[in-house]
Formats: sequence, C-alpha cells, structure tokens
Amino acid sequence: MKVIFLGTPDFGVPALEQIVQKHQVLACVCQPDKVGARGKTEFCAIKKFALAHDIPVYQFEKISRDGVETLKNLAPDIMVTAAYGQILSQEIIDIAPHGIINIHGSLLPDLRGAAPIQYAVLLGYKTTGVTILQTVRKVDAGDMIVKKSLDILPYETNGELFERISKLGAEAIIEALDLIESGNAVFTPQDESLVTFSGKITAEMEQIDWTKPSNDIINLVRALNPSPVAWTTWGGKRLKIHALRPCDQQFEGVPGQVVQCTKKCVAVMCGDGKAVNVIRLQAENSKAMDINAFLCGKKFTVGEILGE
RNA sequence: CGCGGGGUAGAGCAGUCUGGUAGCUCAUCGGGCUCAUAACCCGAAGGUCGUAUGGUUCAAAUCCUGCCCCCGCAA
Repeated sequence: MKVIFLGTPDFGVPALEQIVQKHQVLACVCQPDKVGARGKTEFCAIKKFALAHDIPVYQFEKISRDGVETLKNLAPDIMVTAAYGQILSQEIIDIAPHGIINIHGSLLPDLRGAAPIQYAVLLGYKTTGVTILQTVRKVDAGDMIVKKSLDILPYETNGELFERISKLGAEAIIEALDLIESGNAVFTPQDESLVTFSGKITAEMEQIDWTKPSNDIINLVRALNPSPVAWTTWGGKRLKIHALRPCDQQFEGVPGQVVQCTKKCVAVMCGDGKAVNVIRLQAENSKAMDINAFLCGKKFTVGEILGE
C-alpha cells in the first residue's frame, strides 16, 4: 500500500523500518525542528531516518491547516501515526481511503493520552502493551485492530520499556496493515466504561516528594528515566536521581533524610518508614554516574535531609 | 549570539583566586590480618593537568587568547 507516515520521536522508528520494507512510503511527516539544548537544533528521529532513506519529509506548523492539500496530492492509501504530536482534523483523517491508523503504547482503552508508557511504569503496572487503532476525532478513541501485550520487568525504566514497546508496535502495525490490505481487519470498539487517561508528565512531578511511599518514589524515578529524570535537592543544588532500589535494612529517620552512607551505598528515608538505596545519580553540571563512582569524589552526611 | 558549570592517574574529585613541574577517595597489582565483611593494615604501579607543542613569565594545572568536547538551567 501507499503509506504516509506521521511521527516525530524514536518511538515510530522501528515501525517505519518495517513498513518501508513491505509498503511504499510516500512521505514522512514530523513536527518542525526545534531548538534543542543550548541553542543547537537537531532533527527528530523520524526525519533522520527518512533523510537516510530518501523519503520526502514534510514538517507542518499545523498539519490540519497547512498540510491538507500537500497530503491529498500524494494520494496515499492509508496513513500511519506514531507519536506524531499534533491532533488531526477530520479533513486530514479523510484524505486516505483507509483513513489513519495509530500505534498507541498501551492496552486500550486503558491509558489513553500522551504518555501511556511512562504512566504504566509510574503506576507500577506489571503488564502493558500496544494497540493499533483507527484514528478518529476523539483522541485514542477509535476502533482497535491489533493488540499485543508484554510484561514490565521489575526495575525496568521507561526508556527500556519504551524501546521494547516501540518494537512490539512495529510488529503490530505490520499485522494491522496486512489485515487492512487483505480486507480481513476486524474493528473492535473500545469499552468506554474502562477508559483511563495518562496525562502529560509535568515539571512539577519531576521533583521527588520524599514523604511519599518508597515504592511510589521508586516508580517515579524509573518512569522519568532516562528523561526528564526525577530530582531532589542537596545542599541547595539540584541532584538528579536516575535509579533507586528498595533498601532491605531498617532505619529510623524523617522523609528525605540520609540514613546511611558507606563507601558504596547511600540510603534515604521515604514517607512509609522504608528507606531506598540510591543506585545512580547526577550532580549539577556533572554527568550521571553510579553511586560508588559518585562517592569517590563527594560524600553525604548521615542525618542531612534531601529536598530542602 | 539565551544563562551558567566543567575537561587533572582506570573512575570520581581537590589543587587554579594568592604562579614555583600534582594530591585525595575508589578501583588495580603485591603482601599481611580476620570466623567473617560493601572491613582493616603495609607497599607498588599509574598523569606531557582537553587542545594550540599559542601568549605572558626565570618559572604555568594555576594568568591571557583561539579551538574542540561534556554537562546543568531556560526554551
């Protein structure tokens, strides 16, 4: 089939790789280039892939306003979206005969919305997956075509899960395209009574609240790894926390208090009376490093309190 | 030209303000101690201090300049 692929970050790359091999990709559409860190601009993952494979790239400020004619003229059979980043109008949805199908990183109707993978980790889910669904005007509400699940590993980070789900999404999208092309696709409506939403990760959520239970804090940290990374403060400066593990030893202390500091281990008290071991962290202006490397150059003091 | 921090032994840091050829912790290697240890003791190896083999100086990790790379914040 003739496909137009809409996507921006890494999430859609495995899917695009697969689609390119079995279908004709007319064009890729992604968000406009953004000014990245320290003024440097970098192309998004989909744009890089497209350029490397001689696929035309379109970047619309507002696709529903600027992109309709362009995409119509390409005459696609179907369009595929994977974390594109813009809401699509009915006019866009109607361009291709087979409409638009989307790769969503959760088992719908659970966790509709912007950050389903992060929320699955944040909420401590044991299982999640991907759903291929039809794009309709209402976000993530279309009929489902293919669904695949996978288990979340005990200390898996968002980044690791993200990668696995994006690969699973690639399998799923190929299946869905085959089903649609052969006319065998079954479109299953979502049970509206089971719908939940995953909001965006806000800047406020990134700061660790040590009064929360240890498991919640551990899940927050892994949900925000590798980006944007949860943080607390230490001596008035920002201290990013990349990984935590439950601490099996018992300690007395107030939330945020450093209750143990040996040469290779730091434990911080949480709100439920349990401590967590800091595994990987990053001081201001420094790189992320494992705790034992960190402790070679800097020391915590037992009794001091983080996050104040 | 958004603001700021940094590049010193394998790793993490100190030393730079107040120039005088480098020090700490961990790791490594050798030896010792202990029932035992993410334990301790003794010793050793390992660095042209990011780069121009740049400028100032009797002398530069330290002061001045250009370049490269890394990081934090803000977007």
